[in-house]
Amino acid sequence: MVTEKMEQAADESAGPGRRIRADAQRNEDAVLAAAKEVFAASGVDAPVREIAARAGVGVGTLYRRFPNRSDLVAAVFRREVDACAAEATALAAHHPPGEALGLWLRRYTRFIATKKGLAAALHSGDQVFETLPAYFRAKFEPALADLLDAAAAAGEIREGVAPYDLLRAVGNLSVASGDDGAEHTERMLELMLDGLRFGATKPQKQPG
Amino acid sequence: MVTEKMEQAADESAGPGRRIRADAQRNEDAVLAAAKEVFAASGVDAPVREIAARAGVGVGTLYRRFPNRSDLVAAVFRREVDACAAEATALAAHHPPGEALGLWLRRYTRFIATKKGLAAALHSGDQVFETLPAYFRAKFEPALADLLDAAAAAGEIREGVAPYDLLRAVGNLSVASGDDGAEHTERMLELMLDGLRFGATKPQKQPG
DNA sequence: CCATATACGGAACAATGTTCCGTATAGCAA
DNA sequence: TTGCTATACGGAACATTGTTCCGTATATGG
Repeated sequence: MVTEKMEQAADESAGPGRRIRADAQRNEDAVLAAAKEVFAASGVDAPVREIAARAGVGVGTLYRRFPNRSDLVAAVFRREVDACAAEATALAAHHPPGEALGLWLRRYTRFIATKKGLAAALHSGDQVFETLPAYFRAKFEPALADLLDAAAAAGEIREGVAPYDLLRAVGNLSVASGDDGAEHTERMLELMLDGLRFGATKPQKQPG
Repeated sequence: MVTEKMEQAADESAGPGRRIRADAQRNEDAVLAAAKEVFAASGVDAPVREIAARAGVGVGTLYRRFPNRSDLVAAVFRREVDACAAEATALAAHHPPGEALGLWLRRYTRFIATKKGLAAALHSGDQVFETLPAYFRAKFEPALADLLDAAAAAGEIREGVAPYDLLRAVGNLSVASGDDGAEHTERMLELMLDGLRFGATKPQKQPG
């Protein structure tokens, strides 16, 4: 149908196919990487200036790509969701089903741990955030469903576990563990995994 | 035990019994009243300056009594909770049990309607807000329990309704109704009241 | 190598929470 | 009533943060 150049657009809604300048692309990546780190360290309320400084750009550059700070927060969130969801298939390809499930859930708790302050932002009423929960679910639910199905088919865990329930439960586990709660989260996650193994069709070693 | 003047303190933790100056008390009341109005109109994120202006005082005066804006938000909240809870007993004294229940729940929806933005603030991590949910429950649950018990004892509603469940349910009804949703809330509340009446020991007129 | 569309940096602006301090006054005693 | 002083007042000033602007720099196509 459409004939001419649509090569790199993919994001700019109305522009012709003009390719983005190389330095601009580098800066966008640097900003996203810096924001990811700063958000993880200080929560999503961290000042824009701090992110720009860490990325080595001026605030003007940052605002050129992300017209509001909420756009930046949302972009980082989506990018991290994508990365985490993508790891599900990668893990499934390189590990036995039960192990892949455990590894991914641990990865998922690390994802949640970097979301300090995001829960509050979600309820802030900002339009930009409205779509994030749906995005979260759309990416994670199928990813986890595949892992669960594979593990259940291999007889390593019980059948009939609802992916979204598990996402919420493990997410709450991670959030409930406070600052240095990484170990606590780990223990609770192990508990939950043992729970999944209980009722598996293939007999398991006793945990502990 | 303690012998001397404790008359008016009640709030200042370490001070001797020095009575608060009359103008200071007036200003505190004015600030609380102004804040209540402004919060109801613009949400709890309204600027401190706006509240001070409406109260007819300088920001310095406001900050003398409320060292942070969160202190002010919390104080207004508690004061409104107290007022709304107190109305439960007042209504119970002047109306038949079932009617008192309905009137109070309507009053309660109006209370909830003035809490725009508070839900987000609760999750902000501010220490001052941590105690508010417990305060809310401690005041409202017994108040509603009395109304429910009386109405059930009179056979006007069913038995066994959990007060806190109802508080949450009606609260969610009110929040879910958007800006001009007063009428919508009203209708949904009527529905819920009819639900309570269903299964009453004393036969009721059919709603409608 | 030039022309120019594109992008950059960071000063400047605006909004807002909070602090400071010179001035005013309520409450008390003589 | 008058005077004294602890208390309180008002609002300018400061600090932080989101956002805009614009003069300068540079990537890129010809």
